[in-house]
Amino acid sequence: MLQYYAHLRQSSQYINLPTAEIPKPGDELAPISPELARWIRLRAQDLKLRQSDRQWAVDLVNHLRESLLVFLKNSDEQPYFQSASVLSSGSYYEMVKILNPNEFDMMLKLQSPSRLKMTELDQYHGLFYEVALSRSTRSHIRSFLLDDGLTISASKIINEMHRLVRKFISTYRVPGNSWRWVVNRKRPNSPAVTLSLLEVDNGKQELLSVDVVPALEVPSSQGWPLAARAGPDVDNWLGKKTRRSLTHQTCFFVPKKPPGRNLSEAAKESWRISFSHIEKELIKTHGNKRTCCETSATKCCRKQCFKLLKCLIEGLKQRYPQELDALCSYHGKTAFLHTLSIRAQDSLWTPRQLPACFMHLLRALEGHASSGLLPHFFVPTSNLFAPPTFPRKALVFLIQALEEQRRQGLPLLMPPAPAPPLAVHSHSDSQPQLSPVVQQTPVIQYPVILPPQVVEMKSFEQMFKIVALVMVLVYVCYLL
DNA sequence: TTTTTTCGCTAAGTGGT
DNA sequence: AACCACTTAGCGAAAAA
Repeated sequence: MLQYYAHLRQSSQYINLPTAEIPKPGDELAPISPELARWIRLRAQDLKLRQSDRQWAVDLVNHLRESLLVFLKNSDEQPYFQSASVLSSGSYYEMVKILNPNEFDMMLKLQSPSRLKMTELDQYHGLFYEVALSRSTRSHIRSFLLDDGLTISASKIINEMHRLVRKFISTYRVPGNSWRWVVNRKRPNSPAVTLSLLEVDNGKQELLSVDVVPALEVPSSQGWPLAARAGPDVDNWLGKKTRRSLTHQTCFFVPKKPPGRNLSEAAKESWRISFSHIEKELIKTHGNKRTCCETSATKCCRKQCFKLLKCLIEGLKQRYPQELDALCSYHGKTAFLHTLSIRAQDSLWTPRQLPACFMHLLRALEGHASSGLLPHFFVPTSNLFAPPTFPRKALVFLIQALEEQRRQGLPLLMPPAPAPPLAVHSHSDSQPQLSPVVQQTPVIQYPVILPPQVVEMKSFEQMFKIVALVMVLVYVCYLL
């Protein structure tokens, strides 16, 4: 870690140096216009989930989860998955999901019968591993081993997971029978089996999606791999004691190949290390003092800043889908965690300072992009902005896009316009006027998931179908 | 002993003053 | 705008089967 930051310090473009983090009151507030600050506050308010949407989504997702667990437990043909349990992860369960509760993540914990031999794949700096049992076993995991009887096959696990979920879904019925889950086509580099919730009759629009990711749990007797021992750098932020309690927890491996073609034999069966459960805990216990966010007097704006950054990243990805294909929410999360660990004091994150804090976070991401250095928070030797994962071209584009956003008053952060018909009606009172700068800029259309009954009433597609049907009928009558 | 149910705590959204 | 009481969801620990 130390030598890592020494490296970063040499880069003059890298603005977010630890040494530059001595708080200077007022320093950050200066460049933000009151109008932009107002906008940022309003947008942060807007991003939170509505309880009515949550209620509907959570019932469906929880029912799905419980039913899947029961199915796996009773699935005699695949005993290895019988003991699996769920660890909810991802932004919904970190309480940083924005706009709509429409994406859920669950890790399906799979236990390892013995200690694991974790071999770093060359060239990937501790993010991707070959994972093998340290001794042969009679456990049910043995149907997922390669010919050597030790190495655990990532592709066998993900394929079986996919098969099991498909089998489960073939008999599963959503309570109420108005919707159905479909299993998405397997994506070659994804560790997840993705389920989409569709309406039964008008099955085009995805209402919810759930990612199920098998996750191999490293036995707790075994520490983290060497590359992860250097991170996470939270001593100044959360204290040495908390760091110890974090690093004593287990870590996981998810079946994911490194990017690119012509992979070596080992890389084809490789696993990526995962700290989703620790990330969740970090975001939950984000305060420098234990009292952070306990009362209204000690509230902070850290999560709000992160939500705003997520919103901007999603906006950028929608505006420039090809150019920023490599960009993902994990880049935002990583930049956020680094910023929290450097800018540790609770007093720097009071709700009053929300606009300034968000701009600081945005500058931090810009800094990481400019320097081309975004170390994985737990595996600092792995740079998330390094090619081939993040091509040079995309990085240059990102730097320009971020700078442009900041100069133009964050047009992509602002609510989409024109808003969908219903949203205009229900929000017209609270919707702020667009600033001139924003109006000039092409504004993206966010996918808006409306509650099901609203979709039924308002589905243009359905109306379109009806109109088409009527036209066909008229034509038939004319022929007769 | 093991599994299931209940309980208490926390975070966050809601609506009223 | 700020505060308050109230509700819901998630989660781990305690209690019960």
